[in-house]
Amino acid sequence: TVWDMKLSSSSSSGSGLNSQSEEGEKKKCLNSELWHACAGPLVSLPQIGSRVVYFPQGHSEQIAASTNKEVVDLTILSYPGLRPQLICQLHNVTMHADVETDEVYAQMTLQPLTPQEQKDMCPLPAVLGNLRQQPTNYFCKTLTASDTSTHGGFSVPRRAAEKVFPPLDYTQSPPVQELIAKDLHGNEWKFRHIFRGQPKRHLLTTGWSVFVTAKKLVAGDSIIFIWSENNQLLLGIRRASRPQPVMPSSLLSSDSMHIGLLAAAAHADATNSPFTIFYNPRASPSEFVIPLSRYVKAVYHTRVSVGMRFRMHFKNEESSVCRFMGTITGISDLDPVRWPNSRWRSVKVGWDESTAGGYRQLRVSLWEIEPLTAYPMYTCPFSLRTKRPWSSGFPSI
Amino acid sequence: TVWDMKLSSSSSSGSGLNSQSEEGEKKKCLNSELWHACAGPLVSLPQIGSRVVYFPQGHSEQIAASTNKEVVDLTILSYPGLRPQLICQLHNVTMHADVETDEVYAQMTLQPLTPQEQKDMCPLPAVLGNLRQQPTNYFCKTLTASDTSTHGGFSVPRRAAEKVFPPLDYTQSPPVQELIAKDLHGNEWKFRHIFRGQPKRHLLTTGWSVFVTAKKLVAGDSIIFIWSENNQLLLGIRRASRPQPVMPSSLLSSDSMHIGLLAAAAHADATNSPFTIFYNPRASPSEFVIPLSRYVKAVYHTRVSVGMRFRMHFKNEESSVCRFMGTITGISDLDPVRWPNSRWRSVKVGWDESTAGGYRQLRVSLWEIEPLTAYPMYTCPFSLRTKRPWSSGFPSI
DNA sequence: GTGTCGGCCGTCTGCCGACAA
DNA sequence: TTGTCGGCAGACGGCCGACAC
Repeated sequence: TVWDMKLSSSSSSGSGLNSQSEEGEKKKCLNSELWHACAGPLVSLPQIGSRVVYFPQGHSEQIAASTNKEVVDLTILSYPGLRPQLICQLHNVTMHADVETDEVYAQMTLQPLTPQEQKDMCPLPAVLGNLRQQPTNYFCKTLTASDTSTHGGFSVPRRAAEKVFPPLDYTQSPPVQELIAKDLHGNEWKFRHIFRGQPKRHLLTTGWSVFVTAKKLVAGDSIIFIWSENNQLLLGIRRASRPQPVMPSSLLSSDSMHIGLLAAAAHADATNSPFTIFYNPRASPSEFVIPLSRYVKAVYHTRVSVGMRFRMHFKNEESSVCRFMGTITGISDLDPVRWPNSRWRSVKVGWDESTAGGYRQLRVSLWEIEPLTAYPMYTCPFSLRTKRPWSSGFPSI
Repeated sequence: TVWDMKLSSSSSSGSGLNSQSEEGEKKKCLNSELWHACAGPLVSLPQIGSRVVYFPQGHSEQIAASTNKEVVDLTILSYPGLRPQLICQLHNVTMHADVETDEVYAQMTLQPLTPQEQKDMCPLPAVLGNLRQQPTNYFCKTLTASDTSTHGGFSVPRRAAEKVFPPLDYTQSPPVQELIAKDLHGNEWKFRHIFRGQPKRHLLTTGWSVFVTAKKLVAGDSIIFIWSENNQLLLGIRRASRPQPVMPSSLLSSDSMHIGLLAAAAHADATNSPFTIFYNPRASPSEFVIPLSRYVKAVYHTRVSVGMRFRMHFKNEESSVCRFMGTITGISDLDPVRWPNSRWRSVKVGWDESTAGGYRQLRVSLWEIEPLTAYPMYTCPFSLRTKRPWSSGFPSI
């Protein structure tokens, strides 16, 4: 059974929240804990007000993955004067969820820095990433056939129920209570929580099936329950169905979408005005807005070369973290013609386990990997030499 | 009860179909009769291979209507070098239907003409529009509360059943048959068609409720049955729910969409290469790809002036045609700054019935109206004078 | 500890003609 | 001619512990 439990005793260090989630703006901004729980452990959003690097190529990959369409006219994939990476001020980040599917996504407002601002950049403060994005008091269960069938309710794992749900009155027989949980949109769902059977177990009965029907859950999807900081029960879902058919997109051709994001970025860069993008962590192959500090550290303060071994984190189907090792097999432009001198996926890699390596990326970006410099370097089976050391010779920012 | 029946005796003049629907291309191209029946009587698609005029402004309006969002950054609504109307060769038109909602839309591939091609244009042949787009042997019924409740089946109007469905064997008691109807996607739906009750009536029983559930039909939506040219029963729906909530659009900001369509059109115009657009007849306020012949006739061969009376066709909620009369109150650019010399909605109008006039357009395009020159001109209550006669002084095409 | 099943109600689905608009 | 209703029978939803993995 797939698990994903954090049972650390609610380390509620209190006021460390960002101002966003404390405000509780009308409907605009939903619960940050829940959003991050649904997004998965590896997803982190950059801090509001910080500086970030935006990659049009990565953004384009998200469009391509969402529309399941290749770009027909390749000439539109480049855009006159648009650089492959834009250093931006991150003005705003808001978390959202699709009304239909509950899929989480983020909206970001970016403003490209003026050349002067880029020059004035002092050595970056070592901004540490958003802490405590993943909630501590939650559980995530992958739904079984019995959970989703119409025949019965939801079987709650014992430790999960005891940790996340309010305690039952065990003097009753059977012990019962009503649970009210809020989803990402703030809608409330009522469940009858009962402790019964032989052997005894926790079950959600009345109210469960309407929830399953409403959210169109099937066996294999996951449900998340969170006991939030302000003592509310929250609830989210992660759908298993990776092969989402196809975005209908009866609105705009995928070519126009690609050209649209490029033109919007180019327009914003030319006028130093803000622009808006959507980041969909479950659909996008890689993050395409990353903290400037992370970029600088990876690109300018890390020495990598062909043959070097590295480690990289992944989230698997159930959004659990797993680690893979590999070897750098090359460093070059992903698309030398349209995006020369781009850092996006500039590292070609080979993975240790060839079994699962098939569907993993053959190219990664520098900031995604952890070079293993502390360890003695293996004798690289490919025995490649450094053809093109990229450690210098690039325009300084 | 709202009706929309064509009971003219199946004037199957035979081979007049365009090649598209006769081929029956795999899944790409769906039934033309059904598509047009769902789109409604006023929607006509330009002929493949013909010349058309494309209006970026109108396309932009469709995006705005679909996303329910105003354009935030107005500077992007203009695009350097993009003219307000592009004369194009229409390479392809394919009819589609949204997989989720069955909403019909069309995909068009347009190629802007080169300046040379525009010069070489000889006097246009009087291309008459697509004939027989609306099927002759169909009926459309707005669903009642009883039709959509779980309590019973679908009550088929008598004349409709006798005209469109295969004849029952009235020697049985009760007369029953199984109907199989194909929807826009080619999916088959089975219904038990029975003639019973006191007084006798036609009903669809078994199979009806699963259809209602699957298509999420509610009272007020309409269903269309067609007996097609090739003796198949086809079925389509028109949803009543005008106020569709909001396109989630977690993919691209609406600003990027606007810029995308403009950039795509500008790119295609600059390179004389084809580009692709989607036309959604139920969502778009007006057609933004119109036959060149219609444009030329309206703009160059029709004399209009302020104070002139005209007639215009509309489709109401149920896609029936209705006519309204009005008076031209002005002729001017809709957006003189960003789209100077545009013919898009260049005519300001006042409607005769002020009651329903509130939600009708205050501006229309020349080709949408029928000037009433044959009739004696009314004394215009606004008593406006022609401030800016637009009958000449424009660049010839 | 928990996934699945048989058993057992109760509710709802869905087919029928009656009746009235 | 057709929209809605009461009546009725059967299907399915949904709560229970048994049992096995």
